[in-house]
Amino acid sequence: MFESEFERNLFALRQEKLKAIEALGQSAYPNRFPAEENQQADPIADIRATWNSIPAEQLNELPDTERPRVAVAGRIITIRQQGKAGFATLQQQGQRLQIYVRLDAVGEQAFALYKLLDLGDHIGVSGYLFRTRTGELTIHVETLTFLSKAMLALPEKYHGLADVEARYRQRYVDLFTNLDSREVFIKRAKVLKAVRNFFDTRGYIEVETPMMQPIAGGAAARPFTTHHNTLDMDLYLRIAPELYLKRLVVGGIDRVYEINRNFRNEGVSTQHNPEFTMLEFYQAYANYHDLMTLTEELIAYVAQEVNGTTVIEYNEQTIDLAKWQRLSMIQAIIDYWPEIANPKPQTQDFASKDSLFATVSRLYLVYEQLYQSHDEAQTKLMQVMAARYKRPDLSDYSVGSVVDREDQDFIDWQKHDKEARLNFAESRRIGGVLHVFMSLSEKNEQIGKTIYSLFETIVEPNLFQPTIIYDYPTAVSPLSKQSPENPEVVERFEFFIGGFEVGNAFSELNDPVEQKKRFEDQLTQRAGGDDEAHQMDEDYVRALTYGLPPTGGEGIGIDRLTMLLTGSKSIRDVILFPLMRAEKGSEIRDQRSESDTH
RNA sequence: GAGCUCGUAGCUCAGUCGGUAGAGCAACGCACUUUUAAUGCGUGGGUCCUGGGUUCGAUUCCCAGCGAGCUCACCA
Repeated sequence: MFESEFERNLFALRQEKLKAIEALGQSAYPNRFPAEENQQADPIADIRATWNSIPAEQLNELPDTERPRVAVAGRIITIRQQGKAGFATLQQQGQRLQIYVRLDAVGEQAFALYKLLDLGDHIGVSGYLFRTRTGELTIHVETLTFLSKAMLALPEKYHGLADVEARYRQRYVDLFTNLDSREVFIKRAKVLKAVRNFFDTRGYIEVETPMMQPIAGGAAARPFTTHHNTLDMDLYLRIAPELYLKRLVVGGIDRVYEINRNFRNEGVSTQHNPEFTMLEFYQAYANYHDLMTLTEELIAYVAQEVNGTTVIEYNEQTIDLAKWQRLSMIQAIIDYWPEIANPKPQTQDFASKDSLFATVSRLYLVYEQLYQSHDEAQTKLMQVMAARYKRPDLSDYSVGSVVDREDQDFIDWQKHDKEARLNFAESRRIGGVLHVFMSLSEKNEQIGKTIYSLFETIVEPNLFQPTIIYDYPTAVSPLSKQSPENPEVVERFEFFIGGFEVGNAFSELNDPVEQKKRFEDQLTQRAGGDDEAHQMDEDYVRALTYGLPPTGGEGIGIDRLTMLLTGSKSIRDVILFPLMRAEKGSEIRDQRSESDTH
């Protein structure tokens, strides 16, 4: 329980104070404030809303009988003793209000209690409002009620809790010391509320489908496995609700949505947490074009509800969530084709394997010229960069080693120079092209996969402004309906904001024969070692056989959307309790383990 | 999984070119009846993340481990 002697001593000291408080006739752990069950405490927010605008001369001149009397409960976050009087700041629901306690107003006993209070304690006060000499709205306390004691020391009052790890592990401390952090989660709640309101008013039904599934379907990801004892049955935590929601559309719930957790047994990063919140919705008789419009409306609406504006600042970029562009995947690759690899490819270059190979090779050659360690061009580039950024040592490095050299100097240097950062990103991207090239030439992959890799490499990191990318390759979309004009692409889009993917949508594949075939293809890939390929879901095929109407469906990452709307750079900042490694020395105890050590 | 960086008092952080450490806040004591990062005086508080190595001597240098952050990989 205690990290140190300091904490042990403090705890003992506070226990003594609790006893002293009880000796004053107060309960150490009372169960309500105010004690009278027919009365309610006043929220600080309400008090401020009413009195913030009333000036001191008006408020302080009121006769005693007309003074505004309030009862407030809260946590003490600052306290200033001053002999026979003192101040404290109470915090309640993220709002703060100062109280003023003086001996001649509260009496000996209450003042003795005031002197036993510590930072972090919860108290209740009643009294009247006034403004101090400096104009601060303050409660002139008449009665003081002890509510609960903080037995541990609070973080430093000025800086708050800054240690990132501690903020995640002890979110409760983060929340009451860092009000910015609290604000993020208030906004998250508003996001959920706005999303629900958006769909509810459009006639969608909210549902909850299984989190534990016998077959983990609906996405390509590795699942968590669990086991039901009585049925002696292995189950997976779901990686997506998709196949269940479409069963519901078969069942006649034409407009349906679900907001719930997905679980994917994969790495963690600033954009990934093993459990994350997904919105999925389906609309019968609609296709992906309908969903594009709906998506644009939804995102703008949520932003407006949460922030009061559709404009956000994210990673030093100004983004208007009401202004969208729509590009086909191939057009996006053409548009974002690196300048150094000009001329840009043409649409027909993506049509055949040979022409695609030639196109990627061309990019690769540029990459090679810039990136390979003994190349003249890259040495020259490094010299230019060294001169431009006043880092003579850079000329000693190859592009590759600079890219890998992420020392603090280099990181700072990038932070302060946008152009340098772009060059850095460019060399990274070009590096990625190598992998595209390799996959095309060595693994004899389908064209679609290469196009998709190319897109991810050169386009995706640049998609800061809201962008819908449509017409995905069939090869990477096992659950989407093919385009009637071109069987190589499916009626699918993803949308990107701030440089990452936020949502994914498509016209749902509803041909049971084709679906079965695609599952079988996936099984082949699974047998080939791809443990993220889909498993066969016979019942889902049976559901399709009963007839799924033409349907559009979409998934949106709520955490990522919240990141954008709160300016959070890490997904962990928008998840209350992100997954962390076990704390050292905190092996989990159960009934069978040894007795308490303290 | 890889690289880089970090781990010093409850908190926020200094520092030691190798000789077992400091500040502010918090805590404790005293003073103070309009302060607000209150103030003034005084006191206590440290396995310098853990384990090895080098050394007369390691918190500091080296190696390994643990934890974290960032970047990458993975993740359509």
